[in-house]
Amino acid sequence: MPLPQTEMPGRLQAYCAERGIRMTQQRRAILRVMETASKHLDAAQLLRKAQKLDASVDRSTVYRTLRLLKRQGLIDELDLMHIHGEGHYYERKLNRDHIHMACLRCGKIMEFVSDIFEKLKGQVEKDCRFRIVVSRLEIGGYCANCSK
Amino acid sequence: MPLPQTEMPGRLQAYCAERGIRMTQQRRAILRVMETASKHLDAAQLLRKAQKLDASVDRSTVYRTLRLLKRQGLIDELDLMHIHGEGHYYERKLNRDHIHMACLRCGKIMEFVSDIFEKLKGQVEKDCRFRIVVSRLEIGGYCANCSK
DNA sequence: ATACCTGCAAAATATTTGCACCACA
DNA sequence: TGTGGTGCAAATATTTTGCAGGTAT
Repeated sequence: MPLPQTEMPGRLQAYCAERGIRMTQQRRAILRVMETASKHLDAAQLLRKAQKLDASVDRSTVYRTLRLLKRQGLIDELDLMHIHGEGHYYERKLNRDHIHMACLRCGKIMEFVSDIFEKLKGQVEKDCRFRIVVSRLEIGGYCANCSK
Repeated sequence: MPLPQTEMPGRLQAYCAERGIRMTQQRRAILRVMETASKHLDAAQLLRKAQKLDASVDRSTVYRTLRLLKRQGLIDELDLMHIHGEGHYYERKLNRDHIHMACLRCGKIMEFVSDIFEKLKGQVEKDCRFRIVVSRLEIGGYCANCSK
């Protein structure tokens, strides 16, 4: 049976509570957006959505919270091949790492879970004696539709 | 026998010539730096080194040339887990893709070539019917020394 | 109570663009 | 000779920081 690819809303806040991280009105709004977002928000989108929940949220609080969540290993930072601009995209870390594919023609972002990817990480840990904390595989190319 | 991991200097210029790309004094300097660099230069370092060969090289020409080389698939763009700042790093594309590992403690960058990586890319192309143009696997964690 | 967070404004960093001029092919 | 490249300066985009005051625990 495949592992679930999402967790219940509230889980990010629960993690923060477990780790003794102070919860504020603004962080609650930002975490809620991260939890319910379909996918891949950049800082500006995250700010806009969080402000709908709490109008007082400031851009710097968004960046400070993103840094916090990154340090805690609760979110991943992506480039998505910089298909739209130079910024970063964020998504909450789920049970299994996945690969991101970005179509250079239509801009679609796809995800893919692979046992081979897990095996590759195992090889790096073993052969290089490297303890992996975070990994990111991003692929640019042409999706099935755009290759036709 | 392992494939060579470097190519002779001049190769980048040769590629550009083959493709009918106009060669200028400034581009020559920039390509030369890319060719002879040990590894992983960011735009500012590339500018500084190129200016030693041709003092007239401007920052915007560096960025314009990087964009050109990226589009031509002659260089790869890396984040190296943003160990130093938010910019990008560049390296010329070699015969085989390799994985980059960045030690979050000492900052060392390591590279690793793996057949499993090749196999993984093959799987993506086949299972997702995705035609890969560029791929980037970056790993953050702790190197053998810093894990001790 | 107090350590930690926040908004605001400004700074820092990174990259791109408009334009007049210049140089490669 | 003409297309495309260049430097320069200014604009844009993205992220960070100092500070005075506010809030969660």
